[in-house]
Amino acid sequence: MSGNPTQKLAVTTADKVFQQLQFAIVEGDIPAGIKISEPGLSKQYDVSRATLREALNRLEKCHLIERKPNIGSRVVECTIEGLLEIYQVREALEGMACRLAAENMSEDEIVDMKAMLNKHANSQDLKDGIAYYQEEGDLDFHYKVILGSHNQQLINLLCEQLYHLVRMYRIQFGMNSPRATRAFNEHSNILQAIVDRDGELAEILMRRHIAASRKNIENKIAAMKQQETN
Amino acid sequence: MSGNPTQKLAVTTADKVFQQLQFAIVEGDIPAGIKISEPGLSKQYDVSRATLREALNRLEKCHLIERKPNIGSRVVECTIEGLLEIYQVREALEGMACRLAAENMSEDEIVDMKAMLNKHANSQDLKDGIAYYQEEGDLDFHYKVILGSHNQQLINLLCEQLYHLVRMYRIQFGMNSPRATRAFNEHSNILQAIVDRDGELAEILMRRHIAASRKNIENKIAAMKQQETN
DNA sequence: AGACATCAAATTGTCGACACTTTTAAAATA
DNA sequence: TATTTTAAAAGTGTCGACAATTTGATGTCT
Repeated sequence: MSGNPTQKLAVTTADKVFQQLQFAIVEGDIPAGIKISEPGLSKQYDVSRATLREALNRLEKCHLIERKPNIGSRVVECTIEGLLEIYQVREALEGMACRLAAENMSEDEIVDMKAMLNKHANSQDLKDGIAYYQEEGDLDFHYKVILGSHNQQLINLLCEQLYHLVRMYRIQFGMNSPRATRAFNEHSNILQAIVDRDGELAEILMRRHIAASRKNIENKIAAMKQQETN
Repeated sequence: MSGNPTQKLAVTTADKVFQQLQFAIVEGDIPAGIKISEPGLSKQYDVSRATLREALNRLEKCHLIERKPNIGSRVVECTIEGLLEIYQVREALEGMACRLAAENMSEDEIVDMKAMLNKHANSQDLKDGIAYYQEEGDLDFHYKVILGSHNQQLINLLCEQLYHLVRMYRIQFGMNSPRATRAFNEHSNILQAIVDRDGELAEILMRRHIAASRKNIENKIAAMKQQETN
């Protein structure tokens, strides 16, 4: 279960508090939509308010909290509209990333991706239904494609800003990647386009892959709503 | 010369310092690549270091400075690679924004865009060579398309984060939009696709429009390099 | 009862000071 | 002279306290 490949190791205390808060928000230990109390949290984590505010600034950078001047901070809400917006952005950015990966990836990076997909294929044969691993495997694949774009702006936007939100939505909406084998096949086709250095096709396939994932989640949510009314 | 439509009015002093620093960096008054001295700037703007650091955090959010722990902040460098990266991100995001604008824009917003293009056409007849106005006009057009997407994530990423960098590159590389009439025609075609509610075409046209702009800049830079060697 | 004004409590914004790290410049050694 | 050591200077990270603003409660008036 390898994590975010661009995550810097925390050298300052504000870093550590940021990482702990980030985890707590993504996992829902700090509930979505709740008001954040600076005095409260600074006592809870035993740091000064200045340090806590530094951590809050980083949370704001990856859109996990929202700040209003003289009012304070709130954890973002997880709405269906918000989910749709994120997936539209992902479709655009990761599509471009995938096109650039096909153009720019080194041979070593491609070998690495092939090895990863093989590992996924095997562990998938072993235990088909373990969603947790598949979840991490899906993220690993997307991370490698993004890094393969060799575009620092894209890498920063996706890995350091957007993906915490993506994980938050997946966890809080209980989306345990219910389309494992299908996603695996789509990953394989995308990698093939990269191997062929076909940027145009790689972008199209990645966009469809993300759009399919979005529709899958939307259907699941629709089903949940249906069940609520019964 | 209307500015960034999502710029919040500065209520706190950190806001004001942030806006002044932002302007100074974009215009090059604070040179690209330079080290930022917190004690120096806090004295210069007559605020405490805490307030200045709050402003620095916002500059970092829109990628105008880069911070390293225990080292300090630097204004970003303007490199040709960086310019290419930004335009690749723009092509992806604004392409998607334009698709969504075609799908989601209200009739009022479309009327507004038509009026703006008419104004541009007239003032363009009046004085064809004034690059400054054309520059603002170009930004206005792109802003309206982005806002028309009705996607808050896209709006935030483009208007609040990326566009300061775009302006910085344009100004510091001396790109005074040398393809005024051509850009105007491309804007017209994009608007027509939006009017027709043809999201797919709108996205393609916007991507080509941005790609053309990028190539134009790359050619100009290549010409500059050519001249240097002579 | 409900709307409005007033005041106290809590919260955020800002400040100056101290601790720790990095940079520099000088001194010492080979 | 060149390299390493050492110490001082400067810079960043963190802290606690105060000022300004918002929030909540209380009391008053219609």
